Amino acid sequence: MQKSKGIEDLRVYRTRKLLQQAFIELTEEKGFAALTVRDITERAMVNRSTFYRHYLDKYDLLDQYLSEISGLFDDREGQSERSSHEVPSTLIDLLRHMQQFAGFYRAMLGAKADPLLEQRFRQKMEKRVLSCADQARSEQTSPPGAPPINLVYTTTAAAGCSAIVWWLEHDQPYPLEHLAQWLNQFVYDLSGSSLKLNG
Amino acid sequence: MQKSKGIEDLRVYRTRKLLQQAFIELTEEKGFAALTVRDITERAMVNRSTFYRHYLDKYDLLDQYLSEISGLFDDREGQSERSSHEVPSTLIDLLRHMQQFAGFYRAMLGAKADPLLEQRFRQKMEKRVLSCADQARSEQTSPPGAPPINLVYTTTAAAGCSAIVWWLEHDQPYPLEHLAQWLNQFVYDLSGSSLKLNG
Amino acid sequence: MQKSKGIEDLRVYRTRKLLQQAFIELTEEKGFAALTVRDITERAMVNRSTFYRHYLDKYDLLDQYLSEISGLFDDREGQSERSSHEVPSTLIDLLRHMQQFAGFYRAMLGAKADPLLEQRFRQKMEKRVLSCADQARSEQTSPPGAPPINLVYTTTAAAGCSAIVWWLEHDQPYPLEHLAQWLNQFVYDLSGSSLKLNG
Amino acid sequence: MQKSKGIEDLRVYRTRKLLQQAFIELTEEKGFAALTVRDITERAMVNRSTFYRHYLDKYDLLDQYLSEISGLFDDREGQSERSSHEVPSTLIDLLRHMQQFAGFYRAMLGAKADPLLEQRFRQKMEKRVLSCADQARSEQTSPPGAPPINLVYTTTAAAGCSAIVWWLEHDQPYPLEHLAQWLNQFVYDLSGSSLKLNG
DNA sequence: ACGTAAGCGAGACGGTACGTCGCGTCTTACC
DNA sequence: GGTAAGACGCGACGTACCGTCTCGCTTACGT
Repeated sequence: MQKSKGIEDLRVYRTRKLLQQAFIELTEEKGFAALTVRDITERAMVNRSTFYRHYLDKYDLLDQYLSEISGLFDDREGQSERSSHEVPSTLIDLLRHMQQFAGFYRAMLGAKADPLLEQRFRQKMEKRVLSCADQARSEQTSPPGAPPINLVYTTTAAAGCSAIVWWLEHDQPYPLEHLAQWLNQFVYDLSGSSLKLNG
Repeated sequence: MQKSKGIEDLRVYRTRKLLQQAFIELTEEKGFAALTVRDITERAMVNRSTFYRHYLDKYDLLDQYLSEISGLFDDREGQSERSSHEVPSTLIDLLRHMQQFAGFYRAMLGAKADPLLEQRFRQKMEKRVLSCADQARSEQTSPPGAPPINLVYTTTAAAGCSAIVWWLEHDQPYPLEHLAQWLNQFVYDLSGSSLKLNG
Repeated sequence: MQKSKGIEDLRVYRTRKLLQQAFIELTEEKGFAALTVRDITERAMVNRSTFYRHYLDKYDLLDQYLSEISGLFDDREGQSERSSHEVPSTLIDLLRHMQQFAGFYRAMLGAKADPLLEQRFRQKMEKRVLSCADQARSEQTSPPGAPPINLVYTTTAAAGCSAIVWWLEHDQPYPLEHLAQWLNQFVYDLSGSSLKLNG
Repeated sequence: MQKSKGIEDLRVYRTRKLLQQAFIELTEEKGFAALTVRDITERAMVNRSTFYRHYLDKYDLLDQYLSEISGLFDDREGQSERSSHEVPSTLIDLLRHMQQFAGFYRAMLGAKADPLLEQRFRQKMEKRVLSCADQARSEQTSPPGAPPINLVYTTTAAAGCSAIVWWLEHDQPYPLEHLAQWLNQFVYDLSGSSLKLNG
C-alpha cells in the first residue's frame, strides 16, 4: 500500500516530466500548432511510441498539464469582504504564476496559439477574473437598456485576458502590481457599463 | 475592350468562386482547422490540383478571401464630427456585414477557429473598432497612473471582438443596433479607464 | 494548286522543324526517357499545346522522325553480285549517316535509350544488316545440329548493332571503313556457326 | 541467438517478399515501364507508404532484386581446364535459372523492358558469358587488322544475350542444352573473328 | 537481493493529406 | 487556319505525421 496511486513508477514519472518539459519548451519555440509528436519525443529523448503510452495526443498532453496547474486559477479567498477597488491578492498570485511561466503562456495565448486551447484557457481565466467582478457588481444595480449580464461577463473576461497577453507579449513592461490595478479597473469600468453606480 | 485585365477568364472566376463558396460552407460546418484541401475541392467539384493553381494552401485561400472583404472594415466616414456617444454608421455597416455572413464569422472566430486567423481577423477589427475609440479619447486627457495607451487599445479591441462573437454565437439575440450601442459604450468606458473626463 | 500537299504551310514547317531539332538536342543531352513535352517545347520556343497539334506525344515525334530518315536503312543495291567478304557500299552509307547524327543515335541506342525505340530501331537495322548476311549464307549449306536460321538472324543483328553502338559510344575510335569491315566479318562468322563452309 | 541480424523481422521479410512477387508478376503482365508503385502495392496488398520504407522507387526494387539473384551469374567454376568447345556447366545453370523465371526475364529484356535495366542486366550477363570466351581466346593469338578486343567482348555479349532473349520470347522452342551449345559456338566464332586459330 | 512484471526502445505497418509534376484536352484571342 | 496562352481534369509521385501494433531488453519494485 505504500505505492498508493500518485506515487508512480519512477520511470513513468521521469518520462512524463521529460515529455512535459520538452512540450513546454517547444511550445514556446514554435507554437503549439506547429508541434508534432515526433518533435516532442525527440526533444525529450523518449521513443515516440512511449508518448502514446501516456497521452492520446498532444492535446491530451496539454490537457493534463493544464489540469496540473489549474489550481492556481482558483480564488481561494472565498467571499472575503473587500472594497471593489482593492486588488484581490489571488489576482496577484495568478499573475505571478503566469509571469513565472511567461514563455509558455505567451505561446499558449499569443500569436502562435491554438484556438481550442486558447479558448479553454480563456474560460479558466474567465471564471477567475470574474470573481473579482462579482465584488464590483454586487454594489451596483442594473439600469434599463443595459447589456445582458452574460455579455458583460464575456466581454470583461476577454478584456482581462487580452490585457494579460499584451503584458506577456511585451515582456512585462510594467510592474505586476500596476497591471493588477489596471485589470481591476477594467473590470470595474465594464461592470459600470451595465450598472448604475450606487449612491 | 471589355476584356482588359482584371476581368479574368470566366473559368478562373468560376473556379475561384466555387472554391471560396465550398470553403466558407465547410468552415461553418467543421471549422477551419479540420478542413483539408480535398474536402474543399470535392465540395467545389473541382480537381484537387486545380486548387493549387489558385492558392498555395487553405491559409492562402482564407487570406485572399479576407482581402476581398476587408474593405468592409474600413471606416469610410473619415473624421466627421460626432459626439462620442453617438454610434457611427460604419459600425452598423460592419455588424450588418458580419450578420450576413454570420456562419463564416462564427466559424472564424469561435470555438473551432484557427488562432492565426483569429488574430489576423482581430487585428483588422481592432483598427476598425478603435477608430471609434479615437473619438472618445480625443475628448479626454490622461491622468497620472493610467495604463499605457497601447494596452487600452488592445484591451478595448478584445472586448469589442468578444462582444461581437458572443452576439454571433448566441444567434444575435438582440437587435444589431443595441449591440452597436453597447459596443460604443464599452469603448467609451474603457477609454475612461485611462482618461479623465473633460470638464 | 501552288500549295500542293508536301509544300506545307511555312508556319507548320517551321514549328515541326523547331520541335524536331529541340527533340534531337534534348535526346542527346538527357536521353529520351527523361524528356518531357514541356522540355521540348521550351527548347523549341513553341507553345506546349502546339506540340499536340503535330504529334500525339514524344513517341509519335520520334516515330515520325525515324520515318523521315528510314530511307537510309534501305539497301538500294538490290541483289547485285558481290563476294561475301566485300563490304557493301550501302553499309558504308548507313554508318556515315549514323556518324553524322552520332549524338542522336548514341542517345537512341545507348545507356539512356528507351527500350521500345531501341527495339524498333534495332529491327530496322536488323533487316539492313542481314541483307549482307544473305550474301554470306547463300554460299553455304546448313549442317545437322545447327541453330535455327531465325536465331542466327537475330543474333547476328544484335551483334552488328552492338558493335555500332560500341563504336558510337567510344567516339568512333576507328575509321568507319574498319568498322564496316569488322561488321562484315561478324556477319560472316556467325552465319558460319550454323553453316558448313562450302568446299 | 537465432535472431542475430540478417534474420530480419518476419514482417519485413513478408512485406518485401510480397512486394517482390507483385513486382515480378506485374512486370510480366504489363512491363516494367508501365508499372506504378500503386500497382505494385495494391497487388501485394501492402500500403503504398510501406513500399517507400523499403525501396526508394521501383528502380530500387528492381536493383535489390537483381542483387539478390546476381549470384547466379557468377561462374563458380573458376578457371578449371576445359576445352573451348565444351559447354561450361555454369552456363547451363544460368539458363536454367532464366528458364525458371522466364516471364520475368522476358519482361526485363524484351519488348516492354526499360533500357536502363536492360543494360544493367546485359552487363551482368556480359561478364558471365565472356568468362567462356576467355577460354576460347586464350588458345588463340590476335592477327593484324583484327577488331579491338573490347569490341569483340561487347559484340559477343550482345549476341549471347540476344540469343537467350530470342529463346525466351519464342517460349524455349529448343532444349536448354542445345541453346547452350549454340551460345558456346557463337562465342567461339566471334572470338575467331579477331583471332587466328592456333596451329 | 533478486526475480519479475512494468516500462521502454526500436521500428514495421496502414492510413491520410500534403504539394508537385507531367500528361493530354480544351477554350479564347490574336494574326 | 496556325499559334500563344493557359485553365483544367487526371493521376502518380515522394514525404510527413498520425496512431496502432509487436517484440525483446532493462530496470525499478516488492517480497
